[in-house]
Amino acid sequence: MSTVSRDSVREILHAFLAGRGLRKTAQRDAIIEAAFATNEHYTAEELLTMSRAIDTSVSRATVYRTLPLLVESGLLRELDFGGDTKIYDPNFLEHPTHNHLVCVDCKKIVEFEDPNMELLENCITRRLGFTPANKRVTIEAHCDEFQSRGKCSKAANSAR
Amino acid sequence: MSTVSRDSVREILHAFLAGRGLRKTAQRDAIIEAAFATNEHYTAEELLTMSRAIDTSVSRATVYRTLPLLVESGLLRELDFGGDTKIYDPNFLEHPTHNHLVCVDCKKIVEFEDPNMELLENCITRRLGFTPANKRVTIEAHCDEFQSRGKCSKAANSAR
DNA sequence: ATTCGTGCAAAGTATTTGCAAAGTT
DNA sequence: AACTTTGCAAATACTTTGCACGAAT
Repeated sequence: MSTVSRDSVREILHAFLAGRGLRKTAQRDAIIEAAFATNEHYTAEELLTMSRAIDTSVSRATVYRTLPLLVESGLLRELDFGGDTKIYDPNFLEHPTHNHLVCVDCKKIVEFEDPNMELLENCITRRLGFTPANKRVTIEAHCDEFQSRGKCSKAANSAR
Repeated sequence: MSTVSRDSVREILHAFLAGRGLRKTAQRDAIIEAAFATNEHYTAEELLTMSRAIDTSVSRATVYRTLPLLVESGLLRELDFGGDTKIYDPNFLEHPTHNHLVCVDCKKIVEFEDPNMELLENCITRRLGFTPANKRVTIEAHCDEFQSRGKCSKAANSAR
């Protein structure tokens, strides 16, 4: 489903693990498998469910312990839209600079990429005497469809 | 200390409370007083401490119950830089469109404003079929000073 | 008088951690 | 054999909530 194959994801992670003297385990593989089987965002709990569908032996603790590894290796991005739970975005390998728009009305999350934004952020950062590392833009907005019809045709994304 | 006086802040909040049939209380006033006595960011717990310096009777629960009111009334902005605790920014009245740069090395938070950013965000939002509501840009970056000297002269901001 | 707000302490909830057993290299 | 990883359940830590009393309108 993704242009970056799951195999290459696994290779990247294995390289990352190896470089840190960490080990390859069945549970971690199941979690990776689950984490990149979708383009949707998900919570830790949802990832646990998805991982268990692949390997019943995956525990909540392991998911919570593996998520930071995936984030540090750059495969997964942690997002925080203000809810109680962090949500994870598996689409950064394909679209490393994408940002998010969250519909205030229907909670739908729209991903977008914009080179001008990218450029502008870099300029601002340098002007302030810094070197860019991570940039996050989150736009909350009302969808016009909701405004006129009182309802969105787009289903709300499950990710809180 | 701020160009927007604390009195006008109190007026805005009282209007907000009145419009909702909510009451004016000594504790809420103390919390407001504390909340806008500084331009620094703070956590709920820090606001509790500051409020108690003004009125000993302020309880933690009241702070936690008042914060959402301040946020909804538009006086205060809730920020989330990924830590465990939310942090609050009292500078949005004076600079409604400002954004944040967080130094990865020294944790310092730099506020910045940029009209081009503002413009670009609006364009992108409209192009996607939405009407802008809230926009947040967070840039994580390395400060050049840290890079060259291994240390920042700027003290790390206390806000996590 | 009525309704709202408060403090306290208990509850809630996402996440983290200690430990002994099991797995990996 | 040495060291990492796991699952379980207990522990954390921030925030929320129930309740009875007190305060504001």
